[in-house]
Amino acid sequence: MPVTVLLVDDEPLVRAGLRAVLEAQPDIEVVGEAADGAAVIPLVRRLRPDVVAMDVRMPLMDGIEATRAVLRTVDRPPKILVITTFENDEYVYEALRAGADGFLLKRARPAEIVHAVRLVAEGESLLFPASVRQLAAEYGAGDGNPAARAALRRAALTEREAEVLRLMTRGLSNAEIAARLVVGTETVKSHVSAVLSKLGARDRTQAVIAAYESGFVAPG
Amino acid sequence: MPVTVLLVDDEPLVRAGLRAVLEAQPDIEVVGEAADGAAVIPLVRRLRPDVVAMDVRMPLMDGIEATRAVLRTVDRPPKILVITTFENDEYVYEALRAGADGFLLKRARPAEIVHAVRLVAEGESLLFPASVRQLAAEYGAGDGNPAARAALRRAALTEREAEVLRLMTRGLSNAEIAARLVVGTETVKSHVSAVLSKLGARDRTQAVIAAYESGFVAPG
DNA sequence: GGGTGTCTCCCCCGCTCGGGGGAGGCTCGT
DNA sequence: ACGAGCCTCCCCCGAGCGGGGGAGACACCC
Repeated sequence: MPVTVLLVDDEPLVRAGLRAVLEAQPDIEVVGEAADGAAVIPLVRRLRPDVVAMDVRMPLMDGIEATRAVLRTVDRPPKILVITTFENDEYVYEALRAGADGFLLKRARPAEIVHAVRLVAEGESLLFPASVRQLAAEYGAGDGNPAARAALRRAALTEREAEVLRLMTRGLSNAEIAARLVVGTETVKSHVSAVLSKLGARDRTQAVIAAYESGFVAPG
Repeated sequence: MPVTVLLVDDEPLVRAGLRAVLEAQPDIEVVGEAADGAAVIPLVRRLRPDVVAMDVRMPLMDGIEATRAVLRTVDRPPKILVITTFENDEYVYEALRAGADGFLLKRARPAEIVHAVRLVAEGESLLFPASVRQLAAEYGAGDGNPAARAALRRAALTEREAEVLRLMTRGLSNAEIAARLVVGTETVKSHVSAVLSKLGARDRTQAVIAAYESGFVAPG
């Protein structure tokens, strides 16, 4: 049976584009559309889509609120794929925190869009999109050069968080990181939580994967 | 017949601890102790232990030198298990390059210590730090090509374990892996435990790190 | 036939992890 | 002086994770 998708975006053009791209696939079926997050709940209840592709920025109810609402009120909720125009949109991270399963850039190529829908439908999370890559690339070797430090300041992760992430990628537990940094485990937990949240990772394993996938750390 | 072990550490306390832990096992016997690497060679010649548990940092001759010396001058040399306080101690990698068969953290739990001794005694390597690289390089892209499959057969990981590790590197939880493979979570736990054991990893995060570091999976 | 290895599933148990809160002190820029 | 951001530490709590056992079914090889 095909993957069923509900489109939620205030721009009809975007909806049409998504529909065209997705309907071109034999195994994907667009079963409905909505122009605002406020209309999502009843539609989800009625259509029971596998995936909801939802814009973050919408007039009445934004994608974050809508995501929370769906996950809170619907049992066996659909997978939620957040659509956004800009990478590093702070809304994206909020949406992921709210329980979204992945996000999608409007300017992504059709093949990537299709891929994203299939992935979340299968239950995998799209946590490590291209944006993380660019973001984390700024950290570079990130040892002591001033440019990297400056980048750290304006980027998502704080210096401390980046340091904690680095230790996570070396396989250290929270207690070990605490000992290494000479702080309490509670402090480490705070930083780890911040890292997970900012990377859209569910646990430290996914964060480490993101670190490798983004170039934050490199094998070898 | 029991596994015979020679302890080499400059701290008597550590030796006592190791002895206590290991002697508690019916199949492990501590046959001697030394306080420095310089004393190892004659002891190995006389006692012919199966395993030498050796500290890296010692006053006169460190564990690396001692490892090289033993492997160079003794025929049918014992397995060498490097003991260290810190992970990512550069000495550890050097020791493994020098020919050590595994490494052991001083803060490891007794069960882990026992496990490590048994593993190296059986000829298996505790691979997590460095040498996974060579082993797992054989898996390559490892999709369907016959050579990779053949490698899987003779290598440490079974096909199922390799598949589970692959899913672990995609950030899936045990429950998600179980759903994907259409088996019970208990089954997945068994495979995950086997993977952790074979890779010498303490948790799934370290296993994923090993997978990246070894080339089992590649970023991007 | 018997052994070996793999895959499957089960029990119990303890611990780490991560989320949910909150809070105080610090530096910095305005 | 004030707020913003960061680092630090604290509480409670549930869930997932990992260890240590064991066990049955099956295929393969000697």
